[in-house]
Amino acid sequence: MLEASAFLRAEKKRLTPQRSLLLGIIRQHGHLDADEIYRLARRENPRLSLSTVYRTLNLLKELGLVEELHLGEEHHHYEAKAEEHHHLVCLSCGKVIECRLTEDLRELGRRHGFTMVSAQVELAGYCADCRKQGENDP
Amino acid sequence: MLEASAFLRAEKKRLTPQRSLLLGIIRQHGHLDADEIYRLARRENPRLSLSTVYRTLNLLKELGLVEELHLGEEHHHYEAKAEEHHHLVCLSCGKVIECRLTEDLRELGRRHGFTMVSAQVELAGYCADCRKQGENDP
DNA sequence: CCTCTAATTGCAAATGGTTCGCAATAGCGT
DNA sequence: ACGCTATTGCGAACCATTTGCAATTAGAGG
Ligand SMILES: [Mn+2]
Ligand SMILES: [Mn+2]
Ligand SMILES: [Zn+2]
Ligand SMILES: [Zn+2]
Repeated sequence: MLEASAFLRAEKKRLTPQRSLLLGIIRQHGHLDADEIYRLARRENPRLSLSTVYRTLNLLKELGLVEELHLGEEHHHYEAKAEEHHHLVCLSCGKVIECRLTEDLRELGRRHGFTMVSAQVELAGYCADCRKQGENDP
Repeated sequence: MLEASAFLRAEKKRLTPQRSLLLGIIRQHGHLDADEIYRLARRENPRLSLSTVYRTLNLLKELGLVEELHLGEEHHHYEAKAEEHHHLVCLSCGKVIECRLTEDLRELGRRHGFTMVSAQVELAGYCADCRKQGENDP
């Protein structure tokens, strides 16, 4: 069920039911935090522990299968790693728009003599829908 | 010593020695975290408490005098608010290049139908100096 | 399949950053 | 100077995350 098994075997790691469950959940949702992942996973496996969630998250990060997002909040969010992309967060409805700004950002760095390798970017503002719908906080 | 007193009076807040000490420290250093601020401040006032540091940091944020940075680490960093700017962090020497990308970023948002209000941006990569100095991690 | 062993789990307790309750202290308008 | 109220220092509480440890289990080898 998981090509992840290749990644795991390559490092003497084991493919446990907990790990496939968690990776599955992360892959079918976006921007989950550890606790949301935990709650979703427990519906399948009520004995799962929160430590296992965190340990698995760290493992999947190391394997490059999952990415940790530092959105403005005090805790982290996670998503399955796909193409690099960035986040535009609507201050009114909370929607998170994903878009790929990599090349544009690299160019901005270049203008300052900087060779960008990766970018952590979060724009806060208003989405088109909310902008239409009347005067929100300016 | 502080035009901050105007901001404070305007909200029934008091100008205490702790507050001026802390603001002074934040103003003469860049990117300090709470604990670094605490240690520096204690050299002047050894009885200062860490709670006061955090409370003051929150107050100064509200007053718009200090900005909280969410750099990759697990704790926050703070700096005196000046013009909005962004950070390019060198993976080799750790240097933080500051530059103003606001208008460029706003334009990137606009292309996705988004009205940007503020941006949290951190590019990771290599500064000009380190790039010259030989092959570091690609 | 069965065995063996190292990797993994669940649980509880420890962390590290940040916040809170409270009684004592001290700004500041009068 | 006085008094009211904001602020402080202290300890304990909090929340996200990590860790120690004994019990469980994946999966390599027979
Ligand atoms: Mn969240
Ligand atoms: Mn730091
Ligand atoms: Zn919106
Ligand atoms: Zn450098």
